[in-house]
Amino acid sequence: MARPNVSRQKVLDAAAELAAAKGISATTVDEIASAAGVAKGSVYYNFESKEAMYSLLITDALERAALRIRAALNNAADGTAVATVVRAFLMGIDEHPAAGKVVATEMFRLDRPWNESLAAQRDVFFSTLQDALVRDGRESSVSDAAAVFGAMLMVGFERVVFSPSMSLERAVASAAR
Amino acid sequence: MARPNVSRQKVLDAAAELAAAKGISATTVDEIASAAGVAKGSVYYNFESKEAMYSLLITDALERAALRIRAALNNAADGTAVATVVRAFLMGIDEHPAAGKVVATEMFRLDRPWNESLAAQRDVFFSTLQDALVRDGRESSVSDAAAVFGAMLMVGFERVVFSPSMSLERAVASAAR
DNA sequence: GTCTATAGGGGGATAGAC
DNA sequence: GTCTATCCCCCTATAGAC
Repeated sequence: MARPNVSRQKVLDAAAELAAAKGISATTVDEIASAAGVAKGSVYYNFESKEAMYSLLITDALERAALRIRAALNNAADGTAVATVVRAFLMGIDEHPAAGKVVATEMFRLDRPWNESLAAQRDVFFSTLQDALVRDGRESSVSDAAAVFGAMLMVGFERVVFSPSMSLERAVASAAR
Repeated sequence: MARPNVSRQKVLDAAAELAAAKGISATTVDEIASAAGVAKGSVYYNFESKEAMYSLLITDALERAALRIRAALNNAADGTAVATVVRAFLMGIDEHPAAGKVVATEMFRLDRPWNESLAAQRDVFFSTLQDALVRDGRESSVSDAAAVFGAMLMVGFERVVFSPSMSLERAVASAAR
């Protein structure tokens, strides 16, 4: 990307922000265009369809999160694997909370166009968490991985949406325990 | 309710099931009517609007969950308050998983008609959890309550959607720890 | 109470000038 | 690349027969 398309990025940001507040289906392309400060035609110049746009948003967010977590885990000291994963995840939410919210709300849905890649990423997340639990010598069944995943998701949003004064380390401590 | 309206209940069930899979906005009244086996006119005979119907669904589900949890907590033995809350919550999801999924996905949204009552119920849940944490002699900051809430939500859905063989007590143990 | 038919509006998407 | 104008479908909601 030598010269990144600025309109395209403005559209993606507006789309993420709106969908985080109202959901994807309730967000219209007119709203996205207006919030991004471009005409609707420009949205369709940059993206094939609304659906393709949100598919991209979701898979990109998941991929970035997975990369970030894997990198952090490689350098984790003994006994801190889970905390390291949680910290990396929370930092990702800090960086792009809207995208995180969109992904989180789509997480439970089954009948969606982008569901396949989402389910695959969900599995990656869970097995990464199970690995981390094993490395820390903790219980590591599916339900334990699910518990940590849910905890870090909810703590992350509580922090971003309702309690911005909560420190990162306080959040990590609560979610990783 | 001497003679409960059967059509009305069929409509509500279908509406919950469809919205759990696709989200509320993506679910059409035509689909709801068809899945319930009634005409669209009958949907509007029983409910003022689609929005009113889902508002009812959500507030009812939250109220039932709150009642169930408060009752369970009253009878909890020392040191088992958190596990008791989690167990009551998971049993509620077992009973009506679709309604639980609808509520969970709406939990993060800010721009929705039913948001006010949802936010109020969210606060009730959090303070109930904080009480339980205190009673068990555990850390009880907002982030700790959020962690337990997220854990029980995610474990509940993991169990209902992907791992039905997971026992209730295994789920409770993972989410309450 | 339940149906069919239809009104009315808003949504995604495209065409074509600049 | 960005805009305006427009198409056309589908969605919510209503009217009115039975």
